[in-house]
Amino acid sequence: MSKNLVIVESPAKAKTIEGYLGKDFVVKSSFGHVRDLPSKDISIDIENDFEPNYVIPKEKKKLVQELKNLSDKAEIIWLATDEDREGEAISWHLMEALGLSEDKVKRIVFHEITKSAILSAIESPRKVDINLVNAQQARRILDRLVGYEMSPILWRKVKPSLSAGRVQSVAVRIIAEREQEIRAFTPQASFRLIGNFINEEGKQIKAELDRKLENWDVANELLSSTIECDFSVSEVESKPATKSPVAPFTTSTLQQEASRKLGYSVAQTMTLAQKLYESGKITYMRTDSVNLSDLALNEAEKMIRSVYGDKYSKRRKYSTKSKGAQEAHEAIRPVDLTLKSFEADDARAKRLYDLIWKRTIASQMADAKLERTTIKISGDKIDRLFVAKGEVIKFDGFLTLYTEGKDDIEEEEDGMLPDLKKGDKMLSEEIIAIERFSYHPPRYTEASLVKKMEELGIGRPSTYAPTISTIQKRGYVEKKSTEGTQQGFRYGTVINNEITWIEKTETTGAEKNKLFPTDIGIVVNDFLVENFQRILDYNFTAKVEKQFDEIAEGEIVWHKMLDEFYKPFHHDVEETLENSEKATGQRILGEDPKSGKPILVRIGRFGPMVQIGEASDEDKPKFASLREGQNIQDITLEEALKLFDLPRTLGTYEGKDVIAAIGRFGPYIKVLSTFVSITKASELKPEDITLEQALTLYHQKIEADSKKLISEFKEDETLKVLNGRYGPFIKHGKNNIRIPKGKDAESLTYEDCLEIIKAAPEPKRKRK
DNA sequence: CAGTGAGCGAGCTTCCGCTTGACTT
Repeated sequence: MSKNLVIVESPAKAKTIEGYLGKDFVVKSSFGHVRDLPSKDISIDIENDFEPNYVIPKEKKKLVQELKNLSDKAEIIWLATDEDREGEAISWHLMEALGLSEDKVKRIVFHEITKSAILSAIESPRKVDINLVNAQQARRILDRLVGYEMSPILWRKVKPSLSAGRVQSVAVRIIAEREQEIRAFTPQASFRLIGNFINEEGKQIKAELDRKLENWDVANELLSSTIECDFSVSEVESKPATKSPVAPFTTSTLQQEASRKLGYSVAQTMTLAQKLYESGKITYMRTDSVNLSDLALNEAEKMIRSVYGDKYSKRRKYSTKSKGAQEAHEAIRPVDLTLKSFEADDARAKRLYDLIWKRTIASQMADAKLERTTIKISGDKIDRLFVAKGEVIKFDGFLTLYTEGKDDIEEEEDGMLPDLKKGDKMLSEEIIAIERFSYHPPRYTEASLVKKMEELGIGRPSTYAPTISTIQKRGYVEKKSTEGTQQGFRYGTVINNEITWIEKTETTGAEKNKLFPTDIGIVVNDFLVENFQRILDYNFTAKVEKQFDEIAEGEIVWHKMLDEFYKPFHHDVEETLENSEKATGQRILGEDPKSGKPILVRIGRFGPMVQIGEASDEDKPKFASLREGQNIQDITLEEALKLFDLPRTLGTYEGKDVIAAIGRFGPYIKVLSTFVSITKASELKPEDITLEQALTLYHQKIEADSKKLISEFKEDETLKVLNGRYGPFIKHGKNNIRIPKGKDAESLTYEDCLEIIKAAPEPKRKRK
């Protein structure tokens, strides 16, 4: 048995480190935290200094037992969890869960997985820092209190199963408030003037008027003034400039750049990065550090000098700009910087690697040297200048490999300008005036939301992706694309001293994969902002983080900090439960022309809906759910009334009503007890489908279903062998069972089926 | 799988941060 047991957080890390240490060391992984508060209730004794009740989760029991067996036999246990608040807590929980005595334990830390870093860590062990552990406990307990006291309020005041928390609720607020800004935005028109000029030698240049013109009258007047106007170059100015590379990737910047350049979702990027990490291609992918190890710096320098030449190399150290950074790891970089590419079946992972490789190498390259030129052209009949800006790369430096993507719609690229001299006479070939409209602030993408969250210090590298998935799963936010709208604009030209104006149209405002708040998101956000201002404050996390730091420094006691937070918070909880109205986002649209009763839209138990009449009326009110794409804020009375046209009875078939409606899975018809989807391909709509058309669909389905059945058995009517989307399978009551490879579906007997069912794993009930 | 929305009351839902698989569709 080995004398030394080393415990790290990640199994991939354990494998690497075992290679660096001798045979006297066994390296194991804790797979993250080993104890936590149970999820069933709050599990904090608030009266008793917020004493937490930690448990070992079921799925961790086996692992903890294994670690305990190993640690009992080892002489020294090296706790090598990450050097941050969570890592320190994991070490402490390990001591508690494994029953380790302090004299057997040595706490070591390293920020990079290199042999020298690990050996030097072994040389300087320390004790577990209980202050830092307490800071983590305060963080954990505060999050539990906030989440588990606020969420139940939403169940009662808005809708069951909703959730609220320090991080997710602020993320939703960001999206909801951006939408408010967009709704409040009114586009402003202005006119841009662009001239195409040519000099006597035939050199052409495109230049824009130095400011936008506020309306058509002004634009038309200036355009008219360019008729028979003499133009000449009034100024030529050239200035040298430099561009520097950006820092290597952190989790957040990797997610942003993979979204901009490769179109990956935040979750996709993380899955691919995890694969690259596990196969040893990149360093750890959940990091907030931009630091590179000395080893990596040396390797980069050597590689750049030999492949690109000495003048392309520039050794750089970057420092983090984000406030909450804990920097327990390196930046995300290739493990082997000389590995430019590799064989792999996953093209998407390869593209992500390529991005990481280029970003890392570029970060160690020289500045690009540019020359920026501005040429100004004046005219004798106008008092404004036309300006052209150009940029010439004198030395490409890091740009040879990498340019960072941009979130905003980019202005036209500045290219090279012709060699013009001051005083050159310029002939105007064409002057154009284009009407432009200012554009509302852009909606967030998943990645730009992560960027914003990082700026506010909410969330951590390991939680950005899960948080974004949570707020979508709860139905607060949805990812959508919009087609944009037709926008008319005025377009004027002066050619051959003649002015013409025409009307043109273009499509503007198309958006891809943007985050939109839902009705529920908006109602929940309004409710929380009103009742829990302090938690929803954009700076709340930053403020408590400061206090966590003070706990870590030993300046304040953790449960006193919690007490000060909890008292007023809990008061708000009680107050809200007692006094606040149910939040429904209710809006009255008008009157039902048939009954004269009020029509209103609101959030119901099952989501947004329209209601005709009040609950207190003699007849029950009528209800209808909103359809996809409709929302409480801007549905019209007409649209709301249309929702009551369905379900429709088309007629009868074999004595039963045939019904057309729209359900959870789209439009359908119901004949006898069979549901048949109305597909888009059929070009039929539930609003006007006829009985005849419906019956045709029904018979087509019966026909198709008959081909589905491979065999059935008289012994058990609930058991059938069927052809499904994924090939043949056995249907037994509600359970679907796969047919093992090598068995022929058609020749299965009843006994064969029973055997397969017996051997099949228990079906897991998925929760919604 | 294609409904629901009152009220009664049971029993359920929920947080943030560390880590990977084991699942099915």
